Amino acid sequence: MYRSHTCGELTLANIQQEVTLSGWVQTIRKFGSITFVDLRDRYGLTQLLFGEALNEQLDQTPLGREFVLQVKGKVAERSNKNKQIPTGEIEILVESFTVLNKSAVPPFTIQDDTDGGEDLRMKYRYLDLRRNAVKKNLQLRYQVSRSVRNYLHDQGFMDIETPFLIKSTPEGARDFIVPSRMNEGEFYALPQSPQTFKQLLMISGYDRYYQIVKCFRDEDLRADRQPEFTQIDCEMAFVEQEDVLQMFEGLIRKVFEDVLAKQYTEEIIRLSWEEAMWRYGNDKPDIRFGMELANLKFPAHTFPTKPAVEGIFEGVDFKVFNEAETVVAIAVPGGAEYTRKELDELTAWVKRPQIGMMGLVYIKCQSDGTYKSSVDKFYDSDRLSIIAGKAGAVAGDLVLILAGKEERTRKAISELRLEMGKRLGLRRADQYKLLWVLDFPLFEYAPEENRWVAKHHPFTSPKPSDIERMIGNDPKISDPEKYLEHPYANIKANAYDMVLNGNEIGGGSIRIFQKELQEKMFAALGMDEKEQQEKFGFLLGAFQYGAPPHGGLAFGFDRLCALLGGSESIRDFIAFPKNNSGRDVMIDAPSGVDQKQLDELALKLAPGKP
RNA sequence: GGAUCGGUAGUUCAGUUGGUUAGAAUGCCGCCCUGUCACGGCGGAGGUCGCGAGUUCGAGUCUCGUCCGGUCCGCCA
Repeated sequence: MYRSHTCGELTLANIQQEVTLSGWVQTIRKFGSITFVDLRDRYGLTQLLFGEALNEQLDQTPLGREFVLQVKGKVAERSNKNKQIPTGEIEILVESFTVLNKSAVPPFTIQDDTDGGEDLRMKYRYLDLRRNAVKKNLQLRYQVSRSVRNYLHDQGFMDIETPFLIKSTPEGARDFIVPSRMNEGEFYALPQSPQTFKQLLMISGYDRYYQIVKCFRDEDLRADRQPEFTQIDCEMAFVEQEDVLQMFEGLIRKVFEDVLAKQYTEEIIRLSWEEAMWRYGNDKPDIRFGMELANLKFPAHTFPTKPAVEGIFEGVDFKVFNEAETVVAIAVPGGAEYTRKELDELTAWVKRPQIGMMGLVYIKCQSDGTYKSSVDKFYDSDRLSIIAGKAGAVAGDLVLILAGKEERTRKAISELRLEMGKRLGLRRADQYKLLWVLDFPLFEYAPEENRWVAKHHPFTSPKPSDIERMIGNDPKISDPEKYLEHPYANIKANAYDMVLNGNEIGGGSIRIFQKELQEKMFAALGMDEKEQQEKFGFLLGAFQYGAPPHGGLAFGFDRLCALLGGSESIRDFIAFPKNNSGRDVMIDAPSGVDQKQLDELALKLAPGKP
């Protein structure tokens, strides 16, 4: 028997008991004839006391950090207690010990405040995983997973596995491909998501399906993106959008309760995509704080339901605003005190290539009711007052205005809003604000190919009221200049995203379940009949045999865990993550393969490649 | 594909205008210490300044190239 107890469970209640513990040496503190050792395992830390009698054995078999140690001894009350840890009131008076395994000196300290950098810790991930900070994250991940499974099980969902070796499909992200030895010259693809399989399960009658499942996308990475990541993938038959929204509001509330021990009782508000873009410039707005956009000028076709703002800039010869497609502002609370230097810094911030603005216009709404602005030689006090008023600024606030092409400017003001929110401490990590974003456009225009691409994916159904427009019109874009006037430009999707604190944590749609509509969709994406049959014949075929109406969604599991854990980085919540270049630096993958393996697969590397 | 920041001791970092023997903290090793828990004290070892070229009397420092890593844009739901 290696242990009678774990290192996290002994307390004053166990005084005088003979116990056996096994674990890793966290620290050694030596005091001449006595030695303290903190022994660590997954469950906690227990202090061991080696008395004088063991000194000779300690000299013969010295201990070091991360040695695997087994001790037998008696639980005793400490004379000096440590209230920081659960076992801090006791220690083990060691009677005998065995070194079960030695350890090399680890390359970084295995402590909460480790001295190791990210890269090194990735290389020795198995050591990093011993640290509390990482362990806590994996425990949280497990809690989320258990909570999700419990909820979905209670709601009658069935966990059904779907294959990883599937068929490469056009549209969406790049596939990872896997050569087939038995089918020379042919390739499997790893799924970007189990999308078509879950739809087929609906057709098969498994009307509530879920899976916590790996997905693979061969795209460039970011801090919060991995080439393989995990989704909570769900699908339901005989549902409308409202049914899906309610089901998964229930799920997220359950997860909050189980994992954070917090009731999320607030209403989960719903914004249309157009409204989100209008008010926040972003389809995944952070609504923990206000600072909503003031749209001073905008192209009418982008926001067909919004009335034009009349006459703000009329009669003044300020080219920047007059020639801009879009002028949009935010009011920064208390910002009137900003110094010239700080405003210059903000200007430099929006001019960075990643933001790409030409400049930044400001209006200080000073406490004495006057205005000070970078454009006050163009606009008099009355004008400035009107602009500040549109932005909702009061005395003491700072109005920041960006102008330029619609898409870029809206994106920039959204970034600026988030940045100012961050600087003012309005994006509190302990505050959670959920919302749904609905009614996304079904299509986006791809100028390089002069065709439509699906904004969500090609299986997303249009809003019922738009089906006729989709069926009844030719998707072909005859004049690329006027793609916005094409009937397809305004078709809305029956799609929804769940957003938490400015992050898309889940998204889905009501699917197309009629063969004709699906064919029309594929055609709109530029697939001829032959290609449709080749790529999606199985799905079109299945639609012929009684496909029920269905829809669903998928949550980004890694990101959800990271947000609930109050972290920016999903890597912290994955046991063995990959770095920015998609490498596993621990096992050093990917790597080359033997010529023999290539031969078996009938593969030949392009000349010049390693 | 692009922008940008970084690479100096096992580790995290500092290193001035180009100047003599490249520092600190921590870790490691040795000695001392009976109540520590970030133990303490004394001593010691530890460096191809990512790599390659160039400028210079002289390069960690300047230039060019290259490799690796971080962050972001494009891309990606």
